[in-house]
Amino acid sequence: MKASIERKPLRPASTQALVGREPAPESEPMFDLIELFFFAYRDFVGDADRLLENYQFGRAHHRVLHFVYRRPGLAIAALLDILKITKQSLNRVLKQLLDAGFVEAREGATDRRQRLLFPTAKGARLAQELATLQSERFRRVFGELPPEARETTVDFLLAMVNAPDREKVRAHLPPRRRRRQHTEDDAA
Amino acid sequence: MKASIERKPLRPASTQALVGREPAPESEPMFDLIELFFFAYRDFVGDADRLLENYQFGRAHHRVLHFVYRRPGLAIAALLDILKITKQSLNRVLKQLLDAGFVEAREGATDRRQRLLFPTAKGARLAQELATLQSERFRRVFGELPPEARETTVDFLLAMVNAPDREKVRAHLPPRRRRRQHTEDDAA
DNA sequence: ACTTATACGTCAGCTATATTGACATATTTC
DNA sequence: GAAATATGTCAATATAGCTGACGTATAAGT
Repeated sequence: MKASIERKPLRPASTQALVGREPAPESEPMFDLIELFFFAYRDFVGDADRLLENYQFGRAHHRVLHFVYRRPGLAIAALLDILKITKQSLNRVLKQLLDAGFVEAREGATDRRQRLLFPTAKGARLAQELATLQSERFRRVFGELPPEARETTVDFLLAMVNAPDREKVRAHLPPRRRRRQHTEDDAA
Repeated sequence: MKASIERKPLRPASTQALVGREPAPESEPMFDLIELFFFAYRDFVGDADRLLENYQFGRAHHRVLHFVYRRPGLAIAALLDILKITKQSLNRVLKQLLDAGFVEAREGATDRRQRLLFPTAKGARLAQELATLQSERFRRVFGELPPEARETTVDFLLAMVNAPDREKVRAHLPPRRRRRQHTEDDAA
């Protein structure tokens, strides 16, 4: 044994915190939401992770395949912008997906420098399988919650996205059934 | 240029998808939610990431510090169970937090094998700063949504957590104000 | 008291995902 | 023709995780 993690000085110690917890004003950090978001996301991606193992793929592959499936004909630059990673990072993962025949690249019709990405039949199948698996969790969840919950959740998640990307994301959402809501602009 | 990513065979290609999109039955994958969850979480953790850079810490440090702050007196095994990582993975990160004086370990009072973790004053400050930053995003979001949205969101996120952990997580939530809701059991 | 189980730490080596920086090549645009 | 753009690639590095094996202190079971 050596450095910092050791059994030596250590005051006897009680279970009491070093930091007291106050009654909590309204501007307090929202620890509950922070933790819930962490746990929820951890378990959400965990579903897919297990399935991906059968293909020797990781989360990075999943993300690429997902967006290629959802936005067929996506160019590299657009994909990089979505994933917010560098092209070098993308390259390894994309190459594996291409080699394994889950994605294919075609020369851009108007701009021949571009390499447009499409899922193959095999890739589409896996993308669907993954999405179905993750959707099962959503379906269970919304089955347990009141019917408005789904719409509220979409609103919540969308609002969580940074403004610059929000509209791009909204554009890929399914059209929304105009519903009676809380909005004041109903009168307009 | 070499392997898979090349400019050679490639049929001319149109922008059209290989995979058709059907009118969508009710059992369709919920792509909208899947993507929204991804984007929302990506931007949510991005806030903290930027702050962490000033300390030469990463997300892993953030998670450890957060849970040590929230559950002062946490034992190693309990922390591992929360994070779902191995002790070897935790070790490097925890050692750095101990060495840098953000967390301290004390010998367990009843079981002296245990090493109970506490935030130092400095660690508590950083944990609060990070939580405050992330809470600002939540506060903006719920400011834009109807008042019930927060409660619905908590319900949604909690339901997303795997059942085995759900109760443990709920136990750390602030007590909930009994509110008039949609529930049918009101009559009871 | 002896044995076994538990809680933790550590060494070594490995993988996946990401980064920065520099440079190459094809194609489009000005 | 020159410059900008879209992409690929090489090399080095960082972070966060993993498995496997082993060590040590303490607690619990018999």
